[in-house]
Amino acid sequence: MTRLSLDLLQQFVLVARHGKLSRAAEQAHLTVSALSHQMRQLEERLGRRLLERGPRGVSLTVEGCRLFDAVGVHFDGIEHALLRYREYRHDALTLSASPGIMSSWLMPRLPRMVASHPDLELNLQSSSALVDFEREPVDCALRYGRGEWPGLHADRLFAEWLAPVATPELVARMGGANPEDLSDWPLLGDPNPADRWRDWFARYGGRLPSRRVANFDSLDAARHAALEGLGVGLGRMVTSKSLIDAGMLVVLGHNYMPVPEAYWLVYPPRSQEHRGLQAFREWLLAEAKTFREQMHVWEPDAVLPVA
Amino acid sequence: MTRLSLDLLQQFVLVARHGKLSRAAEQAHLTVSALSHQMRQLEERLGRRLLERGPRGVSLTVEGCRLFDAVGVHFDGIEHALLRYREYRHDALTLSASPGIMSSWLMPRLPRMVASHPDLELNLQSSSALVDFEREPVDCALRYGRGEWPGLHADRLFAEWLAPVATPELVARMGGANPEDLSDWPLLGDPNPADRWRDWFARYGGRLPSRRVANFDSLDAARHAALEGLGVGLGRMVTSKSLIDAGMLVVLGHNYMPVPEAYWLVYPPRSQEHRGLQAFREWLLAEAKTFREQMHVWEPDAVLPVA
DNA sequence: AGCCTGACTTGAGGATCATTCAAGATGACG
DNA sequence: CGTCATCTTGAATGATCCTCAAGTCAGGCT
Repeated sequence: MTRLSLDLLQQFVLVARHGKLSRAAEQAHLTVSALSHQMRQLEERLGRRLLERGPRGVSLTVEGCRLFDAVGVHFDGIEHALLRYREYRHDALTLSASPGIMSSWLMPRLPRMVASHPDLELNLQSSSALVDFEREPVDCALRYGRGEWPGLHADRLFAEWLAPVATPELVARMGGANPEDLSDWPLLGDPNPADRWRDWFARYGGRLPSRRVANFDSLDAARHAALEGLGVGLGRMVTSKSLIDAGMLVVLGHNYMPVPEAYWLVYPPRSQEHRGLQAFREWLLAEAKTFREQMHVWEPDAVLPVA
Repeated sequence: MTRLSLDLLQQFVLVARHGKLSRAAEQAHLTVSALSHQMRQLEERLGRRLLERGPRGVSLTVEGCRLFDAVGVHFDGIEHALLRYREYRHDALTLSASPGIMSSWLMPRLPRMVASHPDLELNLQSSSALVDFEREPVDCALRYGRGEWPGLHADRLFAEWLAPVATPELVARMGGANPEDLSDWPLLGDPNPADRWRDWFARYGGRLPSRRVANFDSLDAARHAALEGLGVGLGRMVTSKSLIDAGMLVVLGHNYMPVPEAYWLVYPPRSQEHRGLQAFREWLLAEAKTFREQMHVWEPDAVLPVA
């Protein structure tokens, strides 16, 4: 009888952690189909049912919990031990960011980064989930939030302003409705736990509708729904700017609300001596400074250029 | 960058434990070449030298020690956790034994075992190394020794007698030398740390030669050398009987020396409820009892049948 | 009740990879 | 100097893993 593949077991641990094959597959850089095959093979190999499959993801059976409890901590230990073997390449940097900030802000600037640092190899990982720096071989990440992540270094890049956005088609569908009074518009839920719609209506007036067309667990999902014309989203200007410039979204009114959240470059202590990160960080902070100088258009009473 | 294969890392841990690619390959059921390729690939993958190769096996570099220290205990934990998944098949038994006892005593009797237990599937592993029941998916083993293995159950099977054995060719080469006085014969070293030659000469007389033709670290290796006609070995009668009966070895003289070592069936507590082992054990103990009744031929002053 | 969506399943095929084989190198030992 | 044990390395082959495509199923919404 051949020995059980620990690669297979490691995938099981990944699935157990995520609770969804789709999420685990994303992190493992595989298709859901591949992971599904692997989980089935592992169960047959061990002669036990480890996962309960459902339309909302997977959960562990009693046997699955038992196995996960027995081996999960060991995989953590191994992954932790292996992290130090990633840092030998100072000329390669692995960065994680959400799809929104990745495509709308970082990607368009990368040609300049490549031009100024031709020897630095970037590995970009696009994910809505926060990086677990204890387990994942990632050097740094772009994050949106308040910058308070224990154990991590955080460099503030730039702030964010929120404003209602919708597709031109939705605006047309609403006929002559007043774009500065959103009381009767269909609103998409704001993923921020604090529900920034409350703040927005409190600041700019109007009656906050009691229900939303739909709710989301990530900004990227919410933006996607707004692009589908499902309703009015409370758009983040930084990540929506390119969509607005392209005419795919329009801002309703001129009420840009600042929020305590901002964009940050974050990295763990183990990345501190990474020379590639040091070079990237200098470049990124310079780009962010330039970007901040252009952001005044969202400040209150700003003079807007007429186009 | 794809994730490092933990199967590869596990092989490294195996190599580190054994100190020899050849031994680790044996346990991993691979060729030495396969393992050599894997170790080289791991070193390239991590960008570090982990092993120092030599004609006497491998040793860990400083980096290798560091890696082994960091991950070895976790692989132990995973292997330990996985042990319980082997016991679900009560109708399959994995048994380990040295090649000597395996081929000379157990194999010839297996047809009777299969006849009386047709539903029991035996997985036989032949190895000179003692099984590590904490790590290896083995249910039980046949062992030669004093039966004092902490934490293991040991059922005594039968005793052992030692007598000088040599090939007919060597005997012919020695001309008319007295086979009952081995003072001038070329002796092969006895692997037993107590060096049973000392006991033998003390008991049966003669001058113990001060040097040996060769020395060995296992009984199987010593028997192999005796079969090559290298010298006179202190043969274990149980495992050499079939070779003697076949005329490949002859006993010099009639001095069969009993020893405190015996043959045992050993198994860990986790195998106690294994119903396949219970059945196999009953059968084995009965076969051993029958065998003991035939062993009197090696007792002192036994009447030997003339053939 | 019907439809849509997200999540997972399954069989087949192709590409990749892991293992073996064969020939070789190297150091220790007699 | 020859032998032996141990490991190395390139090439070839068979096995395996992953993706693709088509499918099922449950939950949510209208």
